[in-house]
Amino acid sequence: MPELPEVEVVRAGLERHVVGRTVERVEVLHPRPVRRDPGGPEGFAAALSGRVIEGARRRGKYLWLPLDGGDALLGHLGMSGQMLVQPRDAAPERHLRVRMVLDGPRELRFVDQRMFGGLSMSPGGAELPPEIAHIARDPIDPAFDDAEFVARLRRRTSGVKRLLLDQGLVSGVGNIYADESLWRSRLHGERPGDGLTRAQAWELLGHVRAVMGEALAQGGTSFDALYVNVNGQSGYFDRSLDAYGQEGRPCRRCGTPIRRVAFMNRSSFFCGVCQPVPRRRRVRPATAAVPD
DNA sequence: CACCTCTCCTGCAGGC
DNA sequence: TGCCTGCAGGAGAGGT
Repeated sequence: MPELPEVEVVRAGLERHVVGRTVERVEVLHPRPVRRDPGGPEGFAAALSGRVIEGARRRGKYLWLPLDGGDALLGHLGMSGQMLVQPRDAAPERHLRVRMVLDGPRELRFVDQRMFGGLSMSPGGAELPPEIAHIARDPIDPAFDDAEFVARLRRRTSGVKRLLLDQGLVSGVGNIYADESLWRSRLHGERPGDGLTRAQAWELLGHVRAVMGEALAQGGTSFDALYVNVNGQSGYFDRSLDAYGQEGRPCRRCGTPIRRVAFMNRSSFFCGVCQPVPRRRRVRPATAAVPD
């Protein structure tokens, strides 16, 4: 379950270990991870073979490798995806889905148990794949526009947790970091965006950024190995979480047991005292039409 | 557009 | 022991 810090660690590893290499041959072992490729498994393999990898970039939880000729290899790790740089003769992993044999002794492997993730060729996508042009920048990105985010958040009527998970508004925030940021901000996730004060929205952004930064600082130290790995063990499971997964445990601020509720086919964890459930939005009285 | 729900996929935990 | 159900969850598809 890589969140943004883990994806950034993978990006950095790819930058170090595969940039400058040529993809000599591609083997697609399961069609699902390349389902988004317009050419299907065969087209994907053919289009990628022979290309030189010129970089390793990221937008939110998407990764892409710009290739010679202006195209890109676009990837998403989904829930359980890994990018591994392995010796060619290393034993295949249980959930190995795509092998990309590089010049030199190694190959890039896409391993994914649940196959929510995937790879695809993005024609003309070297600078920014058009498939992900709608994904917002993340709060760690130096070009992230804080004031714009706050303004947009405060115009939306959805609950603020739903908004944090909207990758078009801000990227890189998953269920875990959303719950942690809201706990730190003492905000309930159902509070509508347009019900937040300016100060609350700014504080929330600060906490989102802090949670990500802490995880990034932790995860970034343990991936200096030859192969790049994301297995869910890194980063946030070592951190002590204040809300996510803490059902029944006392809130670290007030001691009240953390609650868990169903939300968007998953769960939300929060402190019912520090993060009170919002009252139902006041029904605005109909404004009388004023004749000109 | 904004908003919301459904869906994809596998492995594991828990109940009986 | 083994079957069944529920759960984890990013983000696209599609409805209103």
